[in-house]
Amino acid sequence: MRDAQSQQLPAVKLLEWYDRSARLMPWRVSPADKARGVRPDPYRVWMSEVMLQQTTVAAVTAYFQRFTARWPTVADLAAAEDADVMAEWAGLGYYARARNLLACARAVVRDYGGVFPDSAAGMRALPGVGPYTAAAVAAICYDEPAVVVDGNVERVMARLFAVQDPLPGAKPELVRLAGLLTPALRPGDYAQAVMDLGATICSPRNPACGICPLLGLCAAQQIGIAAELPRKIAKPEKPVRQGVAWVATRGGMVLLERRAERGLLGGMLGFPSDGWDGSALGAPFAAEWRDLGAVKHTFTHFHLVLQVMQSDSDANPQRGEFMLVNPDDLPTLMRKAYDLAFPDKKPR
DNA sequence: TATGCGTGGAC
DNA sequence: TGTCCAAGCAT
Repeated sequence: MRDAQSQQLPAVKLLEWYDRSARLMPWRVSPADKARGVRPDPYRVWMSEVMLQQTTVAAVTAYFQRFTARWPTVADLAAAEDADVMAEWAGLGYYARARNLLACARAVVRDYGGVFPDSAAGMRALPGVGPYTAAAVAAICYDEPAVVVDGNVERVMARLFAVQDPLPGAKPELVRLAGLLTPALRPGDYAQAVMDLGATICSPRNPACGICPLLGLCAAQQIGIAAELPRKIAKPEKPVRQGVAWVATRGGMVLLERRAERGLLGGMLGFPSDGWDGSALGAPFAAEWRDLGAVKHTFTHFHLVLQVMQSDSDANPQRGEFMLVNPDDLPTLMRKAYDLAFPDKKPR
């Protein structure tokens, strides 16, 4: 087997390509600054990596700018109110990340004097930091040759070595191959190069093999199956759930409740609702509820049709609290219900 | 190892 | 319209 020892050529080609075409992102240090000895800020790199978990660069950028403007250091973030962080995260999804982000910032301040651990092993012990994020921060910030494996790396390795076994079973083999390619020099730039390649040229559909820096080295391209890899086990189809949301208005206020820390939209504000998330509590008070129609929303594992009921009664609610809310602070599902009740307000 | 957990964009 | 998919982690 040719891959019995480390392979240097792909990393060389990828770094050459990265030096030509690296994309500017607000959490990256420009090549010019790096030449002057500027190091990436672990706080910013960590935050970007958490936001980028299962989320595109396009979706993350504005959130990253707002978070770092409002909380410029890990100590600032650690001192933030939970509700402010959850509100700022609203719309980005996977809300456990926001809770872990805050828990991690507080752990860094409390246990490490406000300085992030300078190794992948140290990072890995922090809340919300898994194998990928720990390796990425260590490689980018500390030049540790950690093996960085995300969805992009899996795809690039599967194609480069024509791995035909389907995911997730093929994962250990793809990690092994990624380890063979990881260079001792510039491991952070290398990791970002592979991910940039996966996000642009070596894309899931219609990979641009003709302009790929690894053209000629790629086994899948040579046998004409690059676009078919990586193979994946078929996912079960999503069931449809139904529910009701109760939008009670009073003056400019709406009735909201803080959702449970764990589970769907955990820790976020939402309208009292039932029938779709395990709850079945009924209306927050007896009143004449107007049927505003339904909103549709799709979560990771089910479709939701949520009937929206609205009332202006001044009855005493048994759940929730009337609040003035910025609709941008609501998770998208709840924002959809809000927009049905207040069609005049501008969408974000 | 399998499942739960958001959202918006591409096709 | 529907389906797939993204720089994963916790349990």
